Amino acid sequence: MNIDRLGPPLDQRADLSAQIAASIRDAIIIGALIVDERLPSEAELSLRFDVSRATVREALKRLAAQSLIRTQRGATGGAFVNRISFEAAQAQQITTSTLLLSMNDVSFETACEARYALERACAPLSADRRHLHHLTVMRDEIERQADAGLTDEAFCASDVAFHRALVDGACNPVLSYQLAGAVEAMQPLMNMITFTARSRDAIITLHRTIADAIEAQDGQAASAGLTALEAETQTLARRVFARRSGSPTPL
Amino acid sequence: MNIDRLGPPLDQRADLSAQIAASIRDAIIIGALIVDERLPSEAELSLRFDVSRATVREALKRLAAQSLIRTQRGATGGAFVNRISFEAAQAQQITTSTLLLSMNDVSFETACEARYALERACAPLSADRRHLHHLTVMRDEIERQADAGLTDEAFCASDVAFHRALVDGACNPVLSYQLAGAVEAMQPLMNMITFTARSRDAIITLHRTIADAIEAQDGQAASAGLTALEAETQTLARRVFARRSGSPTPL
DNA sequence: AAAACCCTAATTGTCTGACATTACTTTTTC
DNA sequence: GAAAAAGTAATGTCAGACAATTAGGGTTTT
Repeated sequence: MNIDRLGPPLDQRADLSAQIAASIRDAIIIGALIVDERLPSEAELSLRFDVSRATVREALKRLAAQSLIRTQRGATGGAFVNRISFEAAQAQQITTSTLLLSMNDVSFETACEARYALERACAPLSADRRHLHHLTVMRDEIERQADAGLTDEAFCASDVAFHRALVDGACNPVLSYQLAGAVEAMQPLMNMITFTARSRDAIITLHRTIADAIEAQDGQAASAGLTALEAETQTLARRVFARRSGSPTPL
Repeated sequence: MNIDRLGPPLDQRADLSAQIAASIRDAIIIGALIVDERLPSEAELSLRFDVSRATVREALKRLAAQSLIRTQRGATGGAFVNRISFEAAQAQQITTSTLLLSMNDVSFETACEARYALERACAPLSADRRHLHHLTVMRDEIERQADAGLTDEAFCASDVAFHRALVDGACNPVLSYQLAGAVEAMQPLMNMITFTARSRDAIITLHRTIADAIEAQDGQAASAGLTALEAETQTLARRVFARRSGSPTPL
């Protein structure tokens, strides 16, 4: 790797690892370092940047945390530019989205609205293109949700699985990736809700409506089902939160 | 901080920094460490986890790379749990999305479809709630786009600004955050397109249609405009990539 | 009494040198 | 020729040191 491809010289004697990480990150983003290319060894980078190996390592760990590089030990090892997979990107996005919601006092209403708006965007595509296994997953999850012995957490998890199958039915990996954050990040908020047998029934009925619409390739009906489900969820949440603020409730 | 809040003991003598980072990350996610809480000092963490300070530092740098913590020097300094801001989350999401698209041979068609599907999801909300300044930005950007002296890059940048104003009009920060990745990550792909005066005119006309619909609070018309704009963009891209067909087109 | 100054302690940031571990390559041995 | 052994280069970890920064307390000065 050419030294010219590693950005401007480092001026300040502080935050060196951040500067070095930014330098390498930029090189990756602009394409000066291509996928699977091996970076210089830590020893060589420490010479190039004129810092200690410890500092270089801190910079590399920053990049590794963002899945930008991977490292391998051994004689032919080193740090390699990572091809960011949809899976890794999704995992990061879910973590970030979840923390964002939990730390910023985002109302249930706002998050829920965003989620269903985005899902409605997928519905027509999913109705068009869904494969058999998407329908199968949706049906299976509905089946599971009907089990009265399910805990609220398990019910929510199944709900997420149902909706992910709906989104994946659009057969657009970019869409699936973007939606993963919105859908999964809602789960902790949904877990705050106690689902009565009655509200579960309402949700399951709407899930059936949506699955039927997707199977019948009726995107408009699927969207309508999602709208109804959003309304149901919002009502449910309002009731739960109202009850909690009215009387001191144990967790 | 209680040692019990830092996860299971570390077994393997490799990837220690990753394990420690995961341990602390989990503590933050489940809420055992709250925003602005100070982590134990590096020296104390190295005792708790029974590793060297260098290893602890590598773990902390991983967390810092994800904006999960910030550090401060000095007597009362240390590492503090960061409140993830929408801005920081957006920046990360844009970086990840951009790299994801450039590294994974995602077709222009797929990315474009995802983007416009998501934008259509925002259109009805934006039509309902947009404020004056959203409309102003949209109009201003359309004005700018009409300047024939604009480079293709500047035209694309203005296009992004227009669409972000449209999305922000929905007044839902979660939606804005999710969409930022989809819209901005497209920019490098859009930059591969040469915009003739004629194609610019077509785009600007559609932008006007959309802005008019948003101003008139007609969500359906705005959606229709977006659909037309998507078709126009796809046609444009197909033409450009077909002309370049000498070599198999990446992206 | 208030302000300016200095000193100290705590903490992160960096450096150095060493050893352990890993995995590929080369050489040796059978 | 195949298996075993040695060599080698890289990351992973450790220990100890010093520099830089910052808050707080104590002292002196005004």
